[in-house]
Amino acid sequence: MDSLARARIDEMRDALLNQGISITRRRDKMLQALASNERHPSVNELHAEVRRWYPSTSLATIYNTIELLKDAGQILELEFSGAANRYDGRRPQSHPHLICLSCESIEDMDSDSSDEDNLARLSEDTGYRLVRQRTDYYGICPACQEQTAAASD
Amino acid sequence: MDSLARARIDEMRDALLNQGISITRRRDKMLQALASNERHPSVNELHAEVRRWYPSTSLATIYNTIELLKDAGQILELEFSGAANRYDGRRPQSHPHLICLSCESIEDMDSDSSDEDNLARLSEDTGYRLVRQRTDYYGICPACQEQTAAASD
DNA sequence: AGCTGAATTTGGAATCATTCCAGACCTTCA
DNA sequence: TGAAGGTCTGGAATGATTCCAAATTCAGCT
Repeated sequence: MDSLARARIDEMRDALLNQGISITRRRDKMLQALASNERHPSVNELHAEVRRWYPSTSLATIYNTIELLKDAGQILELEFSGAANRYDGRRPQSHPHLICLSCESIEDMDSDSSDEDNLARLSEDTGYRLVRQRTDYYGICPACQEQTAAASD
Repeated sequence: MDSLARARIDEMRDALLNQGISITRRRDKMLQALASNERHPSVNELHAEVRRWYPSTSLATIYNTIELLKDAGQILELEFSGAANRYDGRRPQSHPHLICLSCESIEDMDSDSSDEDNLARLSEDTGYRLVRQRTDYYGICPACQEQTAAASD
């Protein structure tokens, strides 16, 4: 487990405790899964992971814990209509992603300008009270491009 | 009907015809609805509109026509997981939106930098073959802010 | 006008992610 | 040991979207 993961687990734990929410064993496993998984897991992937330790865990518990983390501002939810939502527990602040339309991989991007400043400035400009933003780029990742090239030989 | 709407109807019509897709009466009404509706309608709203003229129109036809327009690059789909998708037929190129979390209104924003250039540059940088982007800002719109303020008097 | 094949449309069933809920299960503390 | 409160389960409910077979419409032709 990398140091970011360790730091994030502590942050998430503290954030929940601050709201009077206890860290049960299942919740703890889920924090670990979220903090260490860089692939932006879906609910099913998280469910499978927690089940490795607590096989009786139900899907509802996963959804429930995600709700708690969203309310605590400790998780980023990437919504999709045709497919399952994906979650980023490693960087809960708004930031851009690269999304592959072929293999559905999701990668973090660095953002040049701070998204926080961005929101503040745009709130001024627009009169909206902005709380988050979503910036994602859709395309074909390098690996999938190679596969297509190879297949057409 | 404004001039943008008229222009868009022609563009969408031509794009479909170019792909050998005929403009039936229902499809024509749907193009009109898309071109003149600035609220980023949902499938249900479009369905209701087309039904005013052709009451037997089924939901499947609306979904089907949206699919055709997506393939022709003539419509922008804003995906949501909890609620119905919303559509922008007036500006089919990627551009940012302001989304109100309270009343679910969606407004177009001007983007300072051309999103086309943006995609080209980022394709270079990342190795992805990028085809579109999504940039949306979530918050509370001015109207909803006022309502909240009034309610708490 | 009638015929034919192809495209379009209908309506209902199927799918699937997510939400809801009542009952079962823990944990803590007296 | 028992009561209270939060937590968890499993299954049902919801709702958007997709799928599909049958019905309808349409264009081109005679």
